[in-house]
Amino acid sequence: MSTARRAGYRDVKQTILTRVRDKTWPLGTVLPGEVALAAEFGCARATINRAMRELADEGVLDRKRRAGTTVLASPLRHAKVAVPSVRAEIEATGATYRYSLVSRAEQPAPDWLRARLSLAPKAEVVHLRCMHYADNAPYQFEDRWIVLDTVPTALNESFETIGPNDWLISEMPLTDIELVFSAALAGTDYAAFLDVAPESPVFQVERCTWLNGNAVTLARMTHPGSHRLRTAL
Amino acid sequence: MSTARRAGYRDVKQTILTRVRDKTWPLGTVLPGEVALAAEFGCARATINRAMRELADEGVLDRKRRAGTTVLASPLRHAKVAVPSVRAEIEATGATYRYSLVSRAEQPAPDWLRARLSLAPKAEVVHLRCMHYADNAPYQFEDRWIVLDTVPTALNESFETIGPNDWLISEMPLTDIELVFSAALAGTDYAAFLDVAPESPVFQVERCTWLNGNAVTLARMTHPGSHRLRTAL
DNA sequence: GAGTGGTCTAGACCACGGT
DNA sequence: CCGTGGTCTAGACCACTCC
Repeated sequence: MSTARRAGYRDVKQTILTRVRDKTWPLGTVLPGEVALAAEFGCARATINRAMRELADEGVLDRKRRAGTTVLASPLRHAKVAVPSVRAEIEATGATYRYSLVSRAEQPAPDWLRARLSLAPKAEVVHLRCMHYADNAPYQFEDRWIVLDTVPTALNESFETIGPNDWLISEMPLTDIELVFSAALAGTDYAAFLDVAPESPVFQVERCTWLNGNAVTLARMTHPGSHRLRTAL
Repeated sequence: MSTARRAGYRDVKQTILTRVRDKTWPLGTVLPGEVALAAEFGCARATINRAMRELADEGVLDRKRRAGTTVLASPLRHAKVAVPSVRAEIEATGATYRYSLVSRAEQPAPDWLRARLSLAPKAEVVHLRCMHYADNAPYQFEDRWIVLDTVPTALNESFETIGPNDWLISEMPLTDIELVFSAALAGTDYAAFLDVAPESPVFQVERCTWLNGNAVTLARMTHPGSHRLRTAL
């Protein structure tokens, strides 16, 4: 007798995935409807629904009312990148975290920043420059702009003892995150802070966060070229 | 009377999220059980379940049997990085894609690769070096190793007209992807291929893919320093 | 052992969007 | 229009884990 008692949504997912992979259902195929599959698998429609919905979330299938469920032509895969606070990132490795504020200024948002974050013409920001150390070795130089229209309380914070990242996490909710990765040369600015040669490479991450469509902050984080950023499992 | 007819799982999610953000339920709080919330929201337990399950998937809550649902202490956020084929990536910008094979060799896996991919002692691989162009400008240099134990058919493919990425997508299913981002200097090797100065920075992505725990391939992709990698929405 | 989340069911109504 | 997926319900049983 078969070992399977009854088809659960995991079984259904696996079977569908197999049929997609072995071309039983080639790219672009319109799958049978939920009722038909429920009959085939001998389970409720809700079970089929959950299986197909998750596969759609994972980018394998495309679902449309009336049109039905199709196998996606481009099996677009995604990998997740964790967005932790620098502190957590460093402490997770077992190293000791140290923070240091380099400068703090309140100023009108420069044009490039206004354009980047879609800010109002006369938007004000707090501009911070900070250093993060792991076991006293330079780990990250942070250039950060906080939008005062969205985060007015940033005016009253000196950021001398707490990093803007940790402060924002405890202070502000956020709805969207956008990251941009790139490589650059250290140059004299970063070289001094990161304790590397000016002609050495640096790894940069620009992190932009939003709350319901309003820009909260933009951070440009620069690491020594030896830095590696891995995707989360 | 209220405009809401009844609480849907989206409403429930939103309300829970609000209570977490405004500290009605501070970090670490154990939320009421599903039955209690179902009573409060006047909906079925399944509706509450879906709302909380999705919030757990998004990293806001932590759910454990018997222990209940708690507000996660570290609001770990994630951003998604798309993993397209180079071809799709380039063609999506409207540019013309061109592929060129630089070299192809069948060889025993070098030690570092065996260690990296947990390969058997005498594992054989196909090592490819290729170039990808966007509108005839160098876009990416690709160093790729394909594990023959997992993908034996790679032996019969010359890769002269089709890139390893496109070929693998159509040929092999895969279950896991791991990415590592870093910055480096072009050096003489990459400089020639990417048409940049040897002392200029390059952006590197190492992509490692697996099929049920067996390594399929490792690709080290190098872009000119001007390259930008954005997270998907 | 008992309580919590995990999953399934059978049936229902609704909303969208091709035809 | 009307079929397909989207969502909800009320009830049920199960699995895990803390006490």
